[in-house]
Amino acid sequence: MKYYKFEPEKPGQCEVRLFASETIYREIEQDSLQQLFNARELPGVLGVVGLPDIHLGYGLPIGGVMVCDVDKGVISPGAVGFDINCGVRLLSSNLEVEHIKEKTEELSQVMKQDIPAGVGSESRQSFSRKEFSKIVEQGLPYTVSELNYGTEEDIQNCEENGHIPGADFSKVSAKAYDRGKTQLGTLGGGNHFVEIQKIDQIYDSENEHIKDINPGNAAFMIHTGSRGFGHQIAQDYIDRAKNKIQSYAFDLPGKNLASFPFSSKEGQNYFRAMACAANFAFANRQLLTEQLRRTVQRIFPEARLNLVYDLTHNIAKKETHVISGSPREVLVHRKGATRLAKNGLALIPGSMGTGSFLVTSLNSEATVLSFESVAHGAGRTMGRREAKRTITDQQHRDSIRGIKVVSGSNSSLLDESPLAYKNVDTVIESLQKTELARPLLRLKPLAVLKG
DNA sequence: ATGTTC
Repeated sequence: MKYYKFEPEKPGQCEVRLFASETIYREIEQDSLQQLFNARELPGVLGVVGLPDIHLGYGLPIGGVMVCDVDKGVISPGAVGFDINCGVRLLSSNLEVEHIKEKTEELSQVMKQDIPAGVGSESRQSFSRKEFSKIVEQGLPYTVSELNYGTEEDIQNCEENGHIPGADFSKVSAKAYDRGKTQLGTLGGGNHFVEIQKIDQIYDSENEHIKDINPGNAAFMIHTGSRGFGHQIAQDYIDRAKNKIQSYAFDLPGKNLASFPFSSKEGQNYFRAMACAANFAFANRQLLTEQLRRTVQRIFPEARLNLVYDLTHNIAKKETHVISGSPREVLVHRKGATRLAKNGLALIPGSMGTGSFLVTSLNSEATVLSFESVAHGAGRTMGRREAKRTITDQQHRDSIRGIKVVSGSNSSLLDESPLAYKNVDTVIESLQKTELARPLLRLKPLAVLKG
């Protein structure tokens, strides 16, 4: 099997596993590898994994997985990150690109009108405090079945059925609620988007999970998270972890990996608040989906958009994995990392000008050793600031030619240029070489609404 | 990522 293994340096320490091609491995910054080594210094860490889209993050690198013992291990708000349950969903459609092509421009303008986008964007609908608390505690089963946003099929095609158990709204600060109450059904900024895509290539038409997906049809991809609500929850508990660290019996490896013992009161409080943010994000993507369905139907009344899958890539979850040969319940932190769905599928979005992929698990030994994780996207090669400083407007325009880009904000989008990201093809190649996943569909962007 | 260096 082909992965980079870094043996334990102390007794009881776990190995670090890096799943990357040699080409990608040579490009990885030493600092992001160091973040993986820092992670295994924490108590009760049973596994640390890097994926081919790895780059420097806050505490844990983006493209990083940290697995902890549920009794003796920790939970780290920094290892989940600021955008709790940032995630991606793919919707297939019955629209043929050839048929809708001349109206792509019109459709993207209508999307811009209908979908609140950009930092600070606010919901068009409002929810009572009681409704809000049920949305964040119960996720999609409440949002879909009680508030009538979408279908039972939407719930079934969502990771964890759109509900992280254990969510407790009383563990969420008033400030987080205040920021979040007007943000359900909004896209946000940064790398968040709604994209119109073409099913460009099918690699395995026999696969049962894509038998209803036709080449040449349009698809829609939504990428967003828990907005200011999750950001505030992350900030609240990161501050608390940093303040509390001296009272715990472990040293802090890298200041931003501040953690609570998972079994402690504080650790449980963070888990319960984080679960609220996760459920918020599932509901957010669901509300955006329902809006998008109405928006597309304004132009194409016959349009039907079906959820292929919704997956999160910033979260800590209780899952069962095989550790040293036997299955047990563990706490898995994934930052910029995706868990393969039960049916084996995963989504790998590219940057704004490049293709995205639907992949499927290779069900290999590597799948077990990665804790069923794959990359979450292309992965940055440049930080936001560096991108804005070094990429010119002309270079950026050239890199996205042929794709209609509309934006909810006035920012330059240079920090989201394809030139600031790895080529997604090299990430897919790495997933294949390391026996984690193979591509099923390639999705080509036609138009994108950015935040 | 983010009421974008609260």
